[in-house]
Amino acid sequence: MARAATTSDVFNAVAEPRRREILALMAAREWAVGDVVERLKMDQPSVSKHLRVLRATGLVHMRCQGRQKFYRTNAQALRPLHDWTSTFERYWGDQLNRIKQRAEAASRK
Amino acid sequence: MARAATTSDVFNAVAEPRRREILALMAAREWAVGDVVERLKMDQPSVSKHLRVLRATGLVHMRCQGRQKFYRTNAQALRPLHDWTSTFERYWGDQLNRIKQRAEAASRK
DNA sequence: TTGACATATTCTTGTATCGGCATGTAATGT
DNA sequence: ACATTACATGCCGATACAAGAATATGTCAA
Repeated sequence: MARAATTSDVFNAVAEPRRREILALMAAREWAVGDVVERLKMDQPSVSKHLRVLRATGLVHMRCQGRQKFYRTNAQALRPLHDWTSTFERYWGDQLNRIKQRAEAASRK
Repeated sequence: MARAATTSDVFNAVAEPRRREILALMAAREWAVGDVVERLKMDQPSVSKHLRVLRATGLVHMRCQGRQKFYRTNAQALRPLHDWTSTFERYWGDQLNRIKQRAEAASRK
């Protein structure tokens, strides 16, 4: 078996840096494809193909208007990623956690 | 250009489901390779190869002891992922955010 | 209808993967 | 010294990828 498809899940879709750029750009408001091309200085087919992947994984929504298509990031689709990383929060010892853990250790004595 | 190397960054390393399983397993304490093999029911070479990728991206630490090697998740390395997803938090309209945004809209009037 | 514009798809090419199997290497035990 | 244990690495085949160039689809305007 080869590497999983980029469309298989959010983790794979987001592995591509260009796609992360696109998602960041389209988070606040919707963008027409051509404007994304100009803003990110990518080739138009490249943008379209990345958007296809993002759409397949539910990471963006699309709206047709005349000959333009407006895309917008669907931030909700990123929650699985956020939630997964959050399960490690208690292990990356920031100050709050260190305090918590010290308290736990003290209470065990 | 093909897809970025799995060792190029955390996003690519974590795109593989098996590697996420391994990271989750080794978050709380260190594990010898053989124990991971038994626990996750994967082939030993497969585990070794995944660990190689995880080590290259700093996602795990290793400690040698005799003929065993103990691996442990380095949760800190997951922070970039967490931080990136967090930038979208204000867009996944949960109730708190909706209230915030309504307040902002009101103050703009 | 014809042409211009906006976006999508197809094809090619080089590259990187993942699993499975076999083998290599290093440390321990007898 | 030899066998065994614990991992790592190398090779194979199948698959999927991303960029680039060319082409196709779809929409509006004159």
